[in-house]
Amino acid sequence: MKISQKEEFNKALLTWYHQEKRDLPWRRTSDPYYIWVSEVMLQQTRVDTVIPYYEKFIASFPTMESLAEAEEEHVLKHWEGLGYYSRVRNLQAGVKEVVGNYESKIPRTRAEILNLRGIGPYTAGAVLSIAYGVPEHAVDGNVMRVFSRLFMIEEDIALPKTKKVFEQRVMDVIDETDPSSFNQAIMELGATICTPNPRCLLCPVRDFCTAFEEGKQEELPVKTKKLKKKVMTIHSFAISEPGGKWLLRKRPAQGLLGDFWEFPQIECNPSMDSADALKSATGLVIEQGEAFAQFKHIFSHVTWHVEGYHAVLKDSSPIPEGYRFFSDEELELVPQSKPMSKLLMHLKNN
DNA sequence: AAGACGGGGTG
DNA sequence: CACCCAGTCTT
Repeated sequence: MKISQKEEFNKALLTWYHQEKRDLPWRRTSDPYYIWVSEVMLQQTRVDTVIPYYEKFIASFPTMESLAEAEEEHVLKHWEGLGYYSRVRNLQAGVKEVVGNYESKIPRTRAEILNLRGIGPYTAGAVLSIAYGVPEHAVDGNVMRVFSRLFMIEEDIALPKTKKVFEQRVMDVIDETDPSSFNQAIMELGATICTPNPRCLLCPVRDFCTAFEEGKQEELPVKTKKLKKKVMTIHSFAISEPGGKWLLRKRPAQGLLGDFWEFPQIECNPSMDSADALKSATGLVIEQGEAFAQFKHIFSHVTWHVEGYHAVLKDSSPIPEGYRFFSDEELELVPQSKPMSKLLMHLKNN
């Protein structure tokens, strides 16, 4: 989208929002304290989960004074099951600051409100814009997803510094006449339409979306995956031909063990018979499989539990593209993974 | 910049 | 089961 289209964009966005927005409890109030409570509850938590908690919390602590004076244990009880319990401890601490230092008036500037416990860049912007109508950015994961597509921003949203790019872009586009609706509309869009798997045909602003124009909406946002430890169970099939040759396949050039040769293998699905799984994954049809080896192999970020099966290929089985037979001599000449050579060693020794 | 913090929904 | 999600604080 071009910045010059700002006015048409905001008209389309806000019209859609006013028509389609969900009726949520915190959208029926303009009390800054209630907005604050809702925004804290909504951090990392779904709307449907929050609603009953919000109702009960507001009923029990209807004013900032009542929350400030309450026992922490009592407050915590109202958060039970919501998770991230430091949120509510920080909320109460922040409310105490407002009651004690700001005459129970939540500050109206980003710099001041950011000093409050539990209020970070997102919540600051959300409260300022929604409760006070101040044109401030409120950038969360949804906003980054939506804007990355609208403007084809391809920077990695997993990097903290990238958020500044989005905050600046929001400030360029935000509707100064109704910042509250603008911020909520972007988040509503991200929650209902511009989801990870976007439903572009329903989108009120797809005509402004650069990613949609170029068919790249599925590729955005760019987010490097955290390398979490992964554990997989792999079934490898040592399939031999009557002549004594082994059936191997080459791994993809890219990624782990690129271009290495290995036994046909599948990620083990416990609910499925191994031979059936092999057939559906590779097309190979085997007569039978007999377990002959089992070991663990650890790569940098993934642990394989390898189970080897000695199997006989059915006469009628197809040999898929990328598979070929190797004699023992030929095998010496091609690269193979550690799990592969371990299995081979096992076979030779037995 | 990376890790901790909870729980629930989803493919 | 891995991954995602309306973030903030600590290290």
